[in-house]
Amino acid sequence: MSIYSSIVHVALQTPSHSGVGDLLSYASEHPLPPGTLVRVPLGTREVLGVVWDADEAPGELPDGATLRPVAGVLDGVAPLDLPWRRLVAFAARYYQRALGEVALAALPPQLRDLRPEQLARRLRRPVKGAADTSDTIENIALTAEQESARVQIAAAKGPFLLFGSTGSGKTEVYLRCAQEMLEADPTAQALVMVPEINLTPQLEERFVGRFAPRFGPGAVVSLHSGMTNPQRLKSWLAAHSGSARIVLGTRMAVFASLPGLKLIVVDEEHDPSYKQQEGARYSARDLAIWRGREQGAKVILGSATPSLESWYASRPPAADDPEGGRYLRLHMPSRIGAGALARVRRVDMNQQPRRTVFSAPLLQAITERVARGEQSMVLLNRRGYAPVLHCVDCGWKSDCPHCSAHQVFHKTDRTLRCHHCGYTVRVPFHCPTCGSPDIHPMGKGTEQLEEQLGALLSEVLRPDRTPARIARIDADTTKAKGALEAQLAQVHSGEVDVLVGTQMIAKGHDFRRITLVAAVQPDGALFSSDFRAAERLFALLMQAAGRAGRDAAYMAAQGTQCEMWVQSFHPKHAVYEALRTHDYPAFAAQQLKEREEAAMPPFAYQALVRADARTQDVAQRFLTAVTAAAHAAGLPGLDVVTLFPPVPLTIQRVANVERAQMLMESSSRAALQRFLAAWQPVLQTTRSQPEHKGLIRWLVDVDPLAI
DNA sequence: AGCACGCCGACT
DNA sequence: GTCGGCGTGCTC
Repeated sequence: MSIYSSIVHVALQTPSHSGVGDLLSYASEHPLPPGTLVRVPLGTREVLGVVWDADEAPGELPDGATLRPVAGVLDGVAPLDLPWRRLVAFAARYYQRALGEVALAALPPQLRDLRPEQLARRLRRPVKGAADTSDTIENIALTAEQESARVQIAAAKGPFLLFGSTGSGKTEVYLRCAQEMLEADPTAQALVMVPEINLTPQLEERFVGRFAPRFGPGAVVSLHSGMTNPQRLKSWLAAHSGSARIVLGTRMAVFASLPGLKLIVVDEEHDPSYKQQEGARYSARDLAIWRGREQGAKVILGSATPSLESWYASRPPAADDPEGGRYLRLHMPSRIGAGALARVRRVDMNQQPRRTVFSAPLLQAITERVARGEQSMVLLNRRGYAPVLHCVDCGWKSDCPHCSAHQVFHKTDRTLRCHHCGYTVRVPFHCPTCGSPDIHPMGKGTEQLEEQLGALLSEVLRPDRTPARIARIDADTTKAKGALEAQLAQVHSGEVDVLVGTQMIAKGHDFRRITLVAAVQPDGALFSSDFRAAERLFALLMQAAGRAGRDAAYMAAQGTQCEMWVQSFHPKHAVYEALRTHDYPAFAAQQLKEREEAAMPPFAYQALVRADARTQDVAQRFLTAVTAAAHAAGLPGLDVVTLFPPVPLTIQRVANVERAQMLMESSSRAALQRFLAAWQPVLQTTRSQPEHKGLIRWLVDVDPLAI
């Protein structure tokens, strides 16, 4: 008689489509409740696993095999609760990944390496938190709009789309809703997500300042990939044990274990970084909606330029649509303590001399602001000096040898760098093909804008008679840890007159003295093959415009009006028209009409299968084969799912890997899901056939952001 | 995916 | 004679 009386089915980080079942079975001395963290032997290794619901999918044991025993139980950590396991199971199913892969990716990485004794030691360590004495215990009075939003959120079930202009005080609404929720129930927890790590410190400061005095120093924790592993483990444990009342984080935080979850906030919900782009390609915003519904937590999505999906889902009932959308839309149009919305100035670049970078009126406007001691911000979504180097004599271009993309010219360190694979060479003095010295940069990047602006403003003086100062912020200048903070501080202190940068400066930062924002070359996105390009451009420009005139008192004292400049060859384009009137609803209505006519999201659901191989032919043949196999097998859902032929990706080759993809589209999300689920094993068996030997990998992207 | 085992080339 | 190249196959 064995001492192993129980069998447990355990989720492990088994490769996504390796043929190994989702759950592996082990013998255990005692029955272990679902959600228990265990260490189990796997081959020669010992790995972390989560005991899963026995009835979900009992692991099938090959004939004659015997069960190996569980190696250890992490009994210092309470089992993960059913809502968490259901969330993970749903995400795995919906995004077509292995259960164990999603489960283990949702846990802090350090949990994987710690042996039970080490973890026990970690748990015994006293939790120390600096006693924060910022005494902002008084509630700030809400405006009528904020109060109305607060009341509706308290009264209705949601989900809510908080549609508020930049500066309308959305954060204060989040704070107040969280506060009420947490005060009413001592075990309640709130999850607040932001798109980027860069934005968490300022938000954290605000939440800590507000909640540490009320709920104690350990009440607010952060969860994002910029943290060290021990920090992440600590925050995760605090959330899991319920000692943390508020979790602030990026998309990964949607998987945090929060037994008392009562409120989820997704700030800037339209932001593309909520969609994970590797591994399980989940949308943290969409999972937040699902989790809120399942776990009985209210969900607030906030944005000044909502995604068309959320906008459509929050449409109010109408005569021909008595139901309306599933979300409740709350509108906060006014800016608080901020000046009027930026006046939008469009420069028709067709009227400017060829190759103009800064049109005369824009330069004039910037010059005047420098002279008055005001700040300007110039946006260009392309880092480096020039996107490509070009030989006048033979036509050579600085193409990356490993990718179907140009190497970007970086003047600062005299390199040509591929932004896709990282391949870097020194800038040649002569054309590598014909030897001509006549090689020139083509197009503009932020480095070049900085340089040109320096030359153009060299004679311009600030009010204190010192020369104008220009700074650049992009991924290149902020690589070092703390560099971004240091650079932002320079802007805030007024040391900088003109700030040049990529979209990273358009997001969230509260620059008090910027009165002019300019997009010098935004047209690229207008005629992109990506159907969401216009939506993204509009959001970016609106967000950028929102950076200007944040401080009404300052604006009044200066007696100036803030401006958003757009230089365009298509100044009458619908995107710029809507921007001019700050009319997101009009823009959304126009876009939704187009989407409906073309049967695109949110009126249709999409998924992609991508195949990577050494040659494009192998990649495409795989996709053709799985399409044929799907039709041959008559898979369920196929009658309402359209499969499009394989095509190369826009950037066809990256790091010598050829990439192809095919699109699936359906008016029924359920049918698309049914089809994908049935297709998964077909993809797997096809891949293992000898004629598809050259295939490196395949992956499914459900609800892709770009096609 | 790891991590074994396994069977062929240039080194102490 | 060994270190190590990555091809094939398994993990309850």
